[in-house]
Amino acid sequence: MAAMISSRGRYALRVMADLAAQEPGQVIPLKEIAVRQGLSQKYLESIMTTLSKGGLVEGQHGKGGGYRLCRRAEDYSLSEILQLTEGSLAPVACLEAGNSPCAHPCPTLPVWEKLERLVADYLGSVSLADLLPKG
Amino acid sequence: MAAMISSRGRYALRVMADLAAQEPGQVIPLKEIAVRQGLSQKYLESIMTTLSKGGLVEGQHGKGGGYRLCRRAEDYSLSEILQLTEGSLAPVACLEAGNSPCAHPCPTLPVWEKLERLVADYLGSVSLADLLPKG
DNA sequence: GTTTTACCTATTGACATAGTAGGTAAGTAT
DNA sequence: ATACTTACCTACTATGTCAATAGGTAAAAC
Repeated sequence: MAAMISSRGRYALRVMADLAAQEPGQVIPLKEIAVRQGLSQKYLESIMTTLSKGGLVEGQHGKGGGYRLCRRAEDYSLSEILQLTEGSLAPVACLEAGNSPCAHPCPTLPVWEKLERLVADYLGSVSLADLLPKG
Repeated sequence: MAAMISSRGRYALRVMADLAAQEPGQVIPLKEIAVRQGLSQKYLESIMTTLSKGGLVEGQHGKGGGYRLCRRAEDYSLSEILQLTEGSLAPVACLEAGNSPCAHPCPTLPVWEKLERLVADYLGSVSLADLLPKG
């Protein structure tokens, strides 16, 4: 039941896709995105902080301010967006950064490593632009 | 941070692999497995119940009893073991059985569906026998 | 009939998630 | 200058899941 990708990551993707659908370079207030996507603005704020600190979006204060992408939509992979917002895409805890590796001759380790690579490769091959309508 | 595979699933794999390493057909008391694997016997019990009800292992009561596999190790895929013990391998909540699907024109849905297939295919291609030493 | 084992029903503590609440700081418009 | 708008920051809370414990009952062997 522990879904691999939580709401946090899915929301991040939706926000990024929403930004990608706007006029390039234009800043969009979060309020507008929250309404359009039907998500809590307050909760989105914490996600935007992560995206901003991670260098994926750029925030602009004050009236007329908002957020905008830093690159073209094609140049974002879903992998990096999710990795940043989820913290890790490791399929098991023992592969997460900072966690102690499990007992040494672990017969399942190669399976998890391969699975992790598989997922990372796929999500790395899909770009934000692929999420856009008629894209 | 939400690891795809929890301890429950990883333990299940270890128990199954432990059983697969024994003489075929022989019943092994859970206590022995718990000691060998360094896991809590009580916690393993709840996992064994799932495996037993799911028809993956067979329990035998009383002295000299224990658990044994129902098939050859090659005939178990990691996918079915994990699916049973984890409840689901869906990467996102909206793909889990019984959950309401998300808003209809969801641009990310195809990504999750493909990811789910990818994971299921890989874990379906690895058998319990592949986890055994020198196998 | 005692022992050994699987099996069943709670309960608990720790932690993560999703979301809320109420602010401060920065920048724009008037 | 001041008011307003927006990003950004800190803290809190409710809920749920996970991992594990506790204490039993039922079946089978000896």
